[in-house]
This record gives sequence, structure tokens and C-alpha cells, in this order.
Amino acid sequence: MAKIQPRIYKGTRDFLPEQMIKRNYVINIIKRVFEKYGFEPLETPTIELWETLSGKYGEEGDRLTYRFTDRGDREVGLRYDLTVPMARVVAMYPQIPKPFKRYQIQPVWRADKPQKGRYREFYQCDVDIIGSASMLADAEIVAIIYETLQKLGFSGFKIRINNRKVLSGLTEISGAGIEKEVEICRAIDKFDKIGLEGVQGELEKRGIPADARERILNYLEISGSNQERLNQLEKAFADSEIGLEGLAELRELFGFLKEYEIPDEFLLFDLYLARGLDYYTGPIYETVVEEPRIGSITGGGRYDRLIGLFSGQDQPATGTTIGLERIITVMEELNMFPENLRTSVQVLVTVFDRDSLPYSIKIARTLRDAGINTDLYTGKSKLRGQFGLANDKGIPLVLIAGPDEIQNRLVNIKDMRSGAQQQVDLAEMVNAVRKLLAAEAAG
RNA sequence: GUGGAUGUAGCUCAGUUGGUUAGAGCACCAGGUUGUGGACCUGGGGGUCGUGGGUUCAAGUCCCAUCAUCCACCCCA
Repeated sequence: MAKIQPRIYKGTRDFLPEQMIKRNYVINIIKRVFEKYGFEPLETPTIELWETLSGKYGEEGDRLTYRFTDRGDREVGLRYDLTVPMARVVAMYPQIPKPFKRYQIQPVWRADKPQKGRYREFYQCDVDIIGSASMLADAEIVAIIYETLQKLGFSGFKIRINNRKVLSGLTEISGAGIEKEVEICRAIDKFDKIGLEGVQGELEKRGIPADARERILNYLEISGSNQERLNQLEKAFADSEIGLEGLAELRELFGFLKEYEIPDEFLLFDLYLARGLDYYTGPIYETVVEEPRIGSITGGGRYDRLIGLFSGQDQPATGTTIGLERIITVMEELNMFPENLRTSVQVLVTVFDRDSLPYSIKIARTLRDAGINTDLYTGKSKLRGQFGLANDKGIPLVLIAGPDEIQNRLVNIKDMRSGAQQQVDLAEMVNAVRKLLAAEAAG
């Protein structure tokens, strides 16, 4: 048989056990927070009909969506995010009680060129509230972002918050024409990278007239605390109904966030935040970490008209994506994972020889019945090799039972970290192992 | 999709103006240690120098093409 070169499709990855353990660690923390806030799980198919996906993400999004025809010539695609499939679900099952709080952790696919922290297949963790127009729903989302990142051990991050209506207001009073809003947003969004002068240049390139440019830049330059900037914009937006509406929403949102007692230093009203997706209609949010510079680790906002595309009837909705891949990248770079996260195996039961095998099986069964993650050695190496395996995998405890122990109903427990070894009665084994594991976890 | 850089052992890399048989560290395997890992010592396996073509007496080294990877832009998690 001809050997096939083992290769992997660009932008995709295998997750070996050591990585999976880290990923599960992160996912479990995220899930716990989501459920603590009253969100319930949802999953949707990998493949959707093309009509479900197309036109929801803007022109660029369409281009980056994997698309093909099945054997019956039906146009289908791989999901590009979790929000649109969820909107389809909500429209299909109107009986779901509202407000509907769902979370969803699944891979999505983008036909993008891979880069650092950017893949063609990657996981997203979404939380959304459907059926509430209240800013309280948005506050819940921001609060969940804050708590999730805290629980994961992040300390240096900022949740940037803006409102699409404020950007509409900005466009309106600039006099550039409301149809230029997307162009203006794109230009503004680049501020972080290119600075105010760069934004000026971008606006010019995108055909925004000089007087409109000047007005936009004027407002962008407004400085001060979150409150002060909201106040100043309120005056400037006197002639823009939509702009004022957006500011009022932000005021209410920040008011709620005060009740959640999220420290001010984590929240930033940021006029420069625009976000690319077309479907946002109200508050929008995004989280950035100070280092390493990797782009945003969460992103979301309110999208009150998306569900209407499927049901014919608009349904207020808001939510965020927590970017699992980037979070893991950052946590790895900042060494934020606990030390003893290399394996889920807690004990390796060695096998001395063929005659001692029944005794080893008995030991393993006893430990497993006690709920301890136990590997029983099934290979052909001598003790030396078995210890090597435990060492390579980072298994904390190794149990040894040879002829001497068997005769006296004893077992040897070796703590691989300290190198210390103790001999205990078989009846005491589970307790002794638990004790050592607890000490391990604490240390 | 556009622009730039880089490809030598499983990994990180060295390799002189082109000149014998391409090296190191780590990792791996075996032994020292027939009841015990990590440290140490000894030995060992492993490379069509990304691939294809060209120049040359001679190419890891120079040229062309191609593929792959990385970086930036675009967009985004």
C-alpha cells in the first residue's frame, strides 16, 4: 500500500491530549459562568443552507464563508458564526419562552488566510439574550464578559463599549450622508492602528467630503471620563434623534453596570469602536487585552433586526462571542494555566509481572470505584519503563504491587513530584491516595 | 485577494569566497540499574538539505519555478 503523506488542511489543527486538557479547562470555566447567569445550552448543525448564511455578514463575510453544493445540487455552507444559526433557530421555534438566554460553544469556519491566533476552523463561545430590548440584557452580557475573564485569571483588559446609533448620529451630523455610515465606521475603527491622522486619510480615501471629515474628527477628539464624553456628545447631537437615542442607551447601560459593581477601569466608552458585522443595531462591545497585542478576545452587540430576516417579525436580541482560541493563545503566552494541567490521569497502577496482574487489576478497580482517574498499565515494559511513562505524562502518583506487597495485602504509593514513597494497607489505599492528591492540588 | 520574508534531523538552529563522508543542543532508543521516573555516564538510530529544473569539474551554498510556513494589509475570534 502506498504511503500517504500525513498532512493537515491549512488553518486547521489537531488538539493532542495535553492541549485538549487546557482547552477543556477554559471551556469548563466559561460554561460554569454562563450557566451561573442563567443561560442554557444550544447546538446547531455544522452545515446550513446557503440562503441561511448569505448576506448576513456583509460582502467580506460572504466571501469568507465556505460554500459548496451537495449531491442533490443544494447550495450549502459551513457556519461562519453562531449568531446567525441561533437566529434561524429562534425564528423556527417561536414557542421558545422569551427572553431566551442561550449559550453555544462550537467550531465555526472561515475561508480566511491563517495568521497568528487566527484559523480557518476555530471555536466560538456565544451567549445571547433574545426577546429583551432592555439595556439590562446588554448589562448582563457585559457582566458575563467581565466575570468570565476574571475567572480565567485575566486582569489587564478593557471592555470597549459604543453604540451603532451613536455612529449613525455622528454620520448624520457630519453631513456626509447616511449611506456613508459603513465607510465611516470602517475608517474610525482603525484608529487604534493608524491614529487620528490615519483616520483622516482613510475618510478621504473613502470619499468623505472635507467639511464632513472635519466635523467627524472634531467629535472623535472629545476627551474626558466616560460620563464627560457622553455629556459633551449629547450637546453635539442636539439635531440627531438617532444619535441622542444611542447616547441615552449608553447612559442607561453604564448605569446598570454600576449596579453590577464592575470597576470603572475595565469599562471604556469608546467612540472608535465600530465592529465590522452589518447586523448590529445598538450597543456594541469588544474586549482587548493590553498584552500581547492580538486583537479582540470578545466581540458582540445588539442586533434587533437579524431574527426578523428569518421570521418576518423583528425580535430584540443582544449577545457576545468569547473568542476561545485567542484567549488560549494569550493564556499560554502569559503562562496563565495552572501547573498540574498536563494530564487528567491521577494514578498509574503498574503491573509487576503476569502473576501479579490480578492484584493490580483489583487495585485499579478499587481506585476507579472511588472516582479516581486511574490508568492501569497495559504495555509490555518493565517497572522502569512504566515509571518513565508516568514521568513523561506528568501523572502525579504511581502505585506498585509486587510479590512482597501482594503477600501482605499492601501497596506502595510513590509521589512522583517529591519522590517520596509509602507503603499502606490495601484497605487504606483510597484514603492515602486522596490525601496525596489533595496535597498535590493545593501545592 | 495584495505585498514581504523564510524553508537543513521530531524540535531549535550552525554550516566559511560553491570544494571530501552535512554538524550541535534538546528529544528519541538501548545499556549502566532483572522492584522505581526526573539528574548523571556510555553507546545508538534518525537528514532525497521543502520539491522540480538550471549553472558548474563540483551546489545545503548561486539562478529560475513551484509548494509550504511565517509576517503585514484586508477582514476578524
